Amino acid sequence: MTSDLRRQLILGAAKRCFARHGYAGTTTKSVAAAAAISEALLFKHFPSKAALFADILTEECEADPGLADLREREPSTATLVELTRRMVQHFVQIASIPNEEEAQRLRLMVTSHLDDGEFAQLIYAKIKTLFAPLFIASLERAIAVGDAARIGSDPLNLFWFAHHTVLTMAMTRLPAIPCLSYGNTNNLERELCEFLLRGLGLHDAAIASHLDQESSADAGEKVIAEGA
Amino acid sequence: MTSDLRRQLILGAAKRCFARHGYAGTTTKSVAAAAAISEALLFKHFPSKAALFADILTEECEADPGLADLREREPSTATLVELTRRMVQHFVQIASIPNEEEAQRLRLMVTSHLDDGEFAQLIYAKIKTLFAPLFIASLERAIAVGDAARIGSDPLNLFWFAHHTVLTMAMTRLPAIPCLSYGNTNNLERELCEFLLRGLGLHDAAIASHLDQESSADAGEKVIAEGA
DNA sequence: TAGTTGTGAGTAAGCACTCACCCACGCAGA
DNA sequence: TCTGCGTGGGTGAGTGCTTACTCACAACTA
Repeated sequence: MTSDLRRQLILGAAKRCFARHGYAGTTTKSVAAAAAISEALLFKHFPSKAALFADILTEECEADPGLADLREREPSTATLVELTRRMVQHFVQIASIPNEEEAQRLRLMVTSHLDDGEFAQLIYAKIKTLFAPLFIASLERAIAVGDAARIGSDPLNLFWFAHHTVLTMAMTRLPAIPCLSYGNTNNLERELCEFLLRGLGLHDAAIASHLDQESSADAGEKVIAEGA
Repeated sequence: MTSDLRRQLILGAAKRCFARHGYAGTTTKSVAAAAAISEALLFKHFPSKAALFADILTEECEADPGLADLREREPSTATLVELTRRMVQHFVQIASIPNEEEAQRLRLMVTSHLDDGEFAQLIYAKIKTLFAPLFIASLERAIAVGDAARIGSDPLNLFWFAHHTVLTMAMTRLPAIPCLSYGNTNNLERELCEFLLRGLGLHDAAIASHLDQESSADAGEKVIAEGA
């Protein structure tokens, strides 16, 4: 077993533990057990529990949130709808298909808000640089072509409001017994998209036409992350 | 010092500790210190750390979320707008004015989502019985009088979507250094209200007229809780 | 033989929780 | 009025166990 591979195995096991039980609730013993090694070996690879946790957060920060295909699109109403749809899809999927990796990211993200918020701040900054420009340009474009109403709000705030809605939705579905039941998952996705796009100022006609035409266009594509 | 008063003092101190550091991160020693008593006395009042935590959650569950005045209103567009406005106001205030008590509730609520979600489930159930009926009736009424579009979504889901948006917004402002900056607080309140009401299907004219007329009507009223 | 991967058996500190005991107060009996 | 004593709020100094972390040493490979 090479040192690098072992390190990755430990990081994976630790991520699962920290995401599930939080920093204080996780013991180095349990991480070692999850990685099927001795505690002593764990401390050969990481100088301390805190350093191990910090490394996990750093790795999560640097992870590619994907959606590269989307980022190369031209700003348009269709792009705005697709951005929203993919974000909603991503967060809905965290709970509905067994997406352990993404559930962990969400847990770490939420935990950070209860702590100093540093990790969350970094993730938000990353999402912002990757997606906000295209989102805002698309919204502007939608307004220009008459698909959306011009409203007084800061478009960046609107971007975050949409993100907030789906984040909490996903959060309510983290426990084994979800805190809320929204009914059918397909409906949920659609209802969320419509709610958010209406909130952004899109006209009902534009929403309906774009959601209908795109609803199954690239359903099989991989949606990796909006940052949590 | 009577036993009952001491018990309340311990509960208050413990609530602060648990909200700030989570269950695993809180030590009985630190709770005792926060309550300015010995650990031994703490265990005279509560049989275990777990029981103390359970009592805190029970107490928080039973707390009156207030807004009784609102619950007695007639269903109408105005009521819908006011419900939304007060909810938004409540969550904005958690961060903007030093509202330690409500910040603690939010922390406990969020923590529960990362755990088994039981506490969150109870709070959601309480919010639902208290506010959802009036919310839904008001939305129906708004549609009937032409203030809102009839949309396919389950109105209860819409209710939760609105709640989700402001919950995460408040969450981002829990850390000493907020994870996100939304600019001016007054604008934030207004932007959130408009975003949510548009999302519910209200027409811009109805939103504008109702938000403008009510914007400072009862600004001084106490907004206690939407449950988190 | 030298270096790397790996571990069992520790260590000191910290944890939830307990116990013997202090002290102030109320009150019955001499 | 004093004395003795029960009662309830309160604590210092523990208990055994768990924690993060260490170290001497084994096993394997180059």
